[in-house]
Amino acid sequence: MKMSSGVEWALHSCVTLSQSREPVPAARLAELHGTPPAYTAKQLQALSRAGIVHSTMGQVGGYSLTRPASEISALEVVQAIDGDEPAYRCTEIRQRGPLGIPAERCSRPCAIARAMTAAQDAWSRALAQLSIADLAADIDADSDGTAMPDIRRWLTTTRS
Amino acid sequence: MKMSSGVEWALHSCVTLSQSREPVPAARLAELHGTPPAYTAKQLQALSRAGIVHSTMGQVGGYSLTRPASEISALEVVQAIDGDEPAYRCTEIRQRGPLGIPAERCSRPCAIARAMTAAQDAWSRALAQLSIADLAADIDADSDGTAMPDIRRWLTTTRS
DNA sequence: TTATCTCGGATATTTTCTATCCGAGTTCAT
DNA sequence: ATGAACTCGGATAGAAAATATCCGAGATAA
Repeated sequence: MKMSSGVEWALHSCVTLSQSREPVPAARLAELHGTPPAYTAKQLQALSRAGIVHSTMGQVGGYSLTRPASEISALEVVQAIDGDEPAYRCTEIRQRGPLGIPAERCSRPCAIARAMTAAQDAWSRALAQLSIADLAADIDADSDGTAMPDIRRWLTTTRS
Repeated sequence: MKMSSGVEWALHSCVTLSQSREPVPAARLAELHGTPPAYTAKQLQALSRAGIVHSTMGQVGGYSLTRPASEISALEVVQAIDGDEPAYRCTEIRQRGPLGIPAERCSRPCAIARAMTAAQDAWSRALAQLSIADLAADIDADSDGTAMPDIRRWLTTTRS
C-alpha cells in the first residue's frame, strides 16, 4: 500500500501557489522543487481536472488556485492525484466457495470490509481537517518565518 | 494508493484458522475461500514469516495460529502482507531546488510528512484495536451465528 | 524404508506507475 | 491585424511492482 510520489509534489505545488496571486507555469514549479518538469506538469493537470487549480494559457499563463488556500483540504489534493477509491476492495469472498453465502443475504458489507472502511475513514478525517493554508503556516514556522517570503520573492524576481 | 488483494485472503484465512485447533493446509483454505491455490499459499508464507501462523510439515501438516485470535490484531495481518512501510515517503523536496534548505536545519520531518504520518497513525490505530477474534465474532453475528459452526464442521468432516 | 503430503523460494506474466514528447490553443508584442 | 512565442493537454514509450504459477526440499505416517 503505497501512495503515488506525485502526491508530494502536488502538495508542495499547492503550498507554493498559495503564495502567488499571479499564475505560475508548471516548468517554474518543477524548477523550484527540483522535480521532473514533464511529469510534474502531469500532476498539475490532474489538479486542474479536480477543480483545485485553474490553468491560464498564453504567454503569461500558468496555474493558480481556484479557492483560498484555507478552503482546500490536503485530502482533496491527495485524492486528485492518487484517486478517490478506497485502498481495500472487498471481492466478496464470503459468497464464494463451498460455504458461499447467497448474495441476497449480503445486504450489509462484510465485517472485514467494514473494519477497513472505518480505518480509511479515520485516515480521511485526519487529512480533511488540514488545509493547504495550515501546511503553509507549518512550513513557515519550521523555517522561523523565512520560507514563504523566500518563495514569494523567488516567484516575482527570478527569471529563468 | 491501493492495498494488495492478498490482504483480504489473509484476513479470511486467519478467521478460518481461529476455528480450528488442527493445522489446515493452504490448499484447503484456498478451496474454502475460492481463491487461487498457489497464490494463496504465498500469502500464508508471509504470515508465517511474520510469526502470525505456524507451519507444520508432513502428511497431516498445514497452518495454525501461533497465538489466541484475540491477541492477533488486524494491523499485524495487514502489515505482514502489505509491508510495514508508510504509504507516504518524503523525498525531502524542501532540500532541493534554488531555495533548498541545508540538511543540517532539517532536524524535524517536513510539515507535510508530519501530516501524512499523523493520518497513517490514525489508520493504524483503528486496525490495531481490532483482533481476529473480533472479526470472527462480527462475521458470525452477521450470519445469525451459523457461519463459524459451518466452518468448523466443514474443516473436520469434508475430505477433498 | 518408502511413498505421500506438506511448505518454501525461485521463476514468468500481467498490470500499474513513472517519465517523456509533440500537437492544440491563447496571449502579447509588433 | 498579424505573427511569434509561450502555455497547457492528451497520447505515447519505458520501468517497476504486483500477480500468478511451478517445481524442488523437508517431514510425517504407514
